[in-house]
Amino acid sequence: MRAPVGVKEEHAAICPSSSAGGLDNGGAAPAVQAALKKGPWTPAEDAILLDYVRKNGEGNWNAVQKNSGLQRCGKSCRLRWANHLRPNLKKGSFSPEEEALILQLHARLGNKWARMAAQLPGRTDNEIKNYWNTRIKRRQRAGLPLYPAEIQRQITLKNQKQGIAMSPACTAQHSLLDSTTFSPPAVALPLLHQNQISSFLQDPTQLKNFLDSSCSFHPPLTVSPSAATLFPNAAALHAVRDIELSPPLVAQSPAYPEKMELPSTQLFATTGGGIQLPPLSMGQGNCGLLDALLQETQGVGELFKDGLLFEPLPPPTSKSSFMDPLCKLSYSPCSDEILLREEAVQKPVAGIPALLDNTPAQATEVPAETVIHDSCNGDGCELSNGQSSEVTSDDLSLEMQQLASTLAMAHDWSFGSCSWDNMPLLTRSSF
DNA sequence: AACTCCAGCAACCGCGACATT
DNA sequence: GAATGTCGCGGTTGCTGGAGT
Repeated sequence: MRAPVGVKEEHAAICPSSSAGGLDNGGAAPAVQAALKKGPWTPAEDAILLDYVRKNGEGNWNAVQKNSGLQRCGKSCRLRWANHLRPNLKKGSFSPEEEALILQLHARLGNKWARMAAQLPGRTDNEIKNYWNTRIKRRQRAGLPLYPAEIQRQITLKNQKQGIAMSPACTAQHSLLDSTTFSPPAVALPLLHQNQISSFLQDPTQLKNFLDSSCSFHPPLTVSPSAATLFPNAAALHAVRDIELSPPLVAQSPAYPEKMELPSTQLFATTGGGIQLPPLSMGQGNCGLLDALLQETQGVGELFKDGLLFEPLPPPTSKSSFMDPLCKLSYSPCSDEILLREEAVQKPVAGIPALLDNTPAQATEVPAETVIHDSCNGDGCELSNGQSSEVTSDDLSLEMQQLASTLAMAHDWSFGSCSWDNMPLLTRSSF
């Protein structure tokens, strides 16, 4: 951040030209509004604001000016505090892990910067927004859209499917699998049952044992973009609780010549490069949760539920490595919601063999208390970084993806090497 | 060395949601 | 229920410094 470049008196102005919705400088604006300064903050102003917040706490920002003599509108004070003065702010460039998370979150949330910031400890919405916007500019300049053509195609597909009476979840699942880009599995894994999956979630070593005894695939596997989007986040929920995976788990063979800019390391979200859960058998009882999730959102949100739009994690930081889950999960049961405690884990680990060789201690970092309450309806579930909070089914899906990512294969990923389509359709159509 | 271009960033603006009166 | 007050979000603007010419 640049240091305030001195006071620019020419910026002095009445702060809120503000808004229809309410005068941000105190609602019914005082008849005589003091001239409030605008422009860069000075260290002296920072000090005043810091001191004020130290004494009075956050909130009631409009009182700052009244009580501290600071010639700044409340809005400006709040922004300054939130973006620069607040403790525990993380400054500097984004780490690869953070970038990965941003990609994931943006793919899932669109331009919901504040929500994204809530999942990036120490980062502000403004920072993330700026980061994203510059990334957009870069990509646009390079002639590259943000999201893979595959995702775009799936959006189209999904749109075409709208209006079909079938459960969206089931429809989407099948429509994806009907897609011509879907390649048959090269490796068949044994049928997984609910209790097995739950066990794997709780103890990756069990997964290792399971794979050792049952699987014939070996990493690295090439990622198929279609694969990368194939398996739903929500399906992970199914996997955890109430499905029977009628077709076997599969690991996708190399089927897509293009490299993805944004690789998928989602176990459940890939048909290549990782283990991919097959289409679920969507019989009665199996679609229930998914349907509930799907009812929660429309448009892209729905696509996410279907697993169509999930920005994969970035390439491994080193050869044969892949991203650790960005978050640890700890689900705590509660009456009507899933409490999720998310802790950023920013340590890349070695490839899946390393994962599978995790010591029990490491293993316990994966949801030690993976108890998923099936009564979560998503509404009112919120997620915030680091703190215990309610979580939406979206969030849960994300976390499941992240969890799943621990099991992904190593990939030969690179950025910017495949064709892209437009992205506004993706982000704008959501929510 | 001077100039231009551009990326990155801080701050502002407009608006909406929610709370309070 | 309406008006008022507060807060927060997302989009946009403008400044700055570095890179390129």
